[in-house]
Amino acid sequence: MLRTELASQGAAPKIARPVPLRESVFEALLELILTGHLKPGQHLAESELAGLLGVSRQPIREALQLLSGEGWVDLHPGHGAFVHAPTVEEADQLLAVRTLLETESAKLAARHSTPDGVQRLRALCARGLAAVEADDVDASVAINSELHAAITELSGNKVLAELASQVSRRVRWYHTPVARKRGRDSWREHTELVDAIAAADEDRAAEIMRKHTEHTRSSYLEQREAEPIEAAPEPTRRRRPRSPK
Amino acid sequence: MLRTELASQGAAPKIARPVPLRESVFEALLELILTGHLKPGQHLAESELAGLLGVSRQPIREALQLLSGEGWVDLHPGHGAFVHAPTVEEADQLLAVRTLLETESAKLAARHSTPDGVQRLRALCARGLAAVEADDVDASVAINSELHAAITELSGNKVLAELASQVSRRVRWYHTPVARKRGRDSWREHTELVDAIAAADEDRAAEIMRKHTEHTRSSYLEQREAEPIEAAPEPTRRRRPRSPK
DNA sequence: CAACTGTATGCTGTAGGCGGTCTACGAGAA
DNA sequence: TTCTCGTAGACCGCCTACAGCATACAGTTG
Repeated sequence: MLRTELASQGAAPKIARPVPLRESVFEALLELILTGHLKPGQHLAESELAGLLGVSRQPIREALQLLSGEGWVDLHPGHGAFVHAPTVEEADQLLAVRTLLETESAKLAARHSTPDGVQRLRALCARGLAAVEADDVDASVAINSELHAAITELSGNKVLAELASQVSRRVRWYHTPVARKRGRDSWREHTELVDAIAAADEDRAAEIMRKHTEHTRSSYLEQREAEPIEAAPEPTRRRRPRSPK
Repeated sequence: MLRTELASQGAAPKIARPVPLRESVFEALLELILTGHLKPGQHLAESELAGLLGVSRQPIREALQLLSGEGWVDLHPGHGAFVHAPTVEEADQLLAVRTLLETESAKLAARHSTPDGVQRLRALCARGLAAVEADDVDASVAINSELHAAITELSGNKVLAELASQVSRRVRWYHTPVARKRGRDSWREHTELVDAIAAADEDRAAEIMRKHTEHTRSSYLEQREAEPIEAAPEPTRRRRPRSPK
């Protein structure tokens, strides 16, 4: 059925292909990782994926490189690709970096806030609250990402926004269970944050964002202790080199 | 002659190739960009580079993707690769992000400083000062990178270290002229910074690093106003799509 | 003279194939 | 029984080839 999915996109291959195949493959593989069909530590054989998605190995290779660049898979030259298996320590550090970037973004967003921008943020808050009320966790997580992205954009620093977005995407991997637990609190904090940005209060915006992300972080760590991410079954066909360097 | 360079690496292709060709290509291309042989905005035709380096298009493509991931080239699907042309604004934002990451690194390095780590930093400072005394700008810049990398590593946060290193590498592109101007001052600040880290004085270390990187930033901006980076001559064979999106 | 259209060329994106290395596994020796 | 070695299979990295789109240019028309 995955084959079908991509094949349908390729159903009109001779007419026009505005989007390179590698990006479709990228998203398809990312989806498989996020949904857990491809488990952390698992070896990803190019031929296998190529057959699964109904394309040749070339787009698979390129998509794997893109995934590697964003930290989703590890490339071991001569040994192929493996789904990245984040340790608790690494997740913790990632969340710490996220706090740093998002806090700075919030500060700058408050400094450069515009009525138009604030209105967009408020709209996202409303949608997020609605999603929480409806117990739609997936939507809540998605809108959460949108809101944070909007704030980083509002900061006016594109480099910062891009970096924060990248880090946030990785965080999203293990974000869902946390959202389930503290969805309502999280969105209340979001609302306060937007108020601070609207008031152009840099320090308060930064402080709220710092507490907000730190809160998420500790929640995540508790969660993680309770339910470690399931790893790939041992019989991974190809072993990683002993020195993962 | 470039062909020779890579060909020599491939001179023993049948025995063992511990390092994939794409990484050699990556470094070769990066060198060409840094030295200005490939100018900002220039279109990079795969076949051309393949011929130049004496390899096929495949490793070239993969190297270009790696370069794209680190912000050295822009990939426009269907239109090929272009050497990234940083605007003054973007460079400014990049340097601001660098300040943020490096400041946090310095703070954490002070918090987690070890005698062993401090000793490494001092050794680098000594080498840096020696390079400045000898008017060896290139060495000074290189050792500067090493020092900053060592500090980020000492922070204990690998994610932060990786991000900071990536940002710093990009900064290095336009760093050299600055180093020429304020080499001595820069290394004096480094020494103070290491002292603060050795004393485990988080706040002081952070403050020194902040000032240090801000200083570099303003120096760079002055420099840039005076000598804009030379761009590719207009007759770039292939135009970028109008909406660079 | 300007704008448009048809044609030619170059380049990208993808497929398929080859050589070499790594892993796994079974047979033989200590 | 355990360790070593040889063999077979699988997979990766790279090369070559092809199809389709984008661009540039020349000819044509208003």
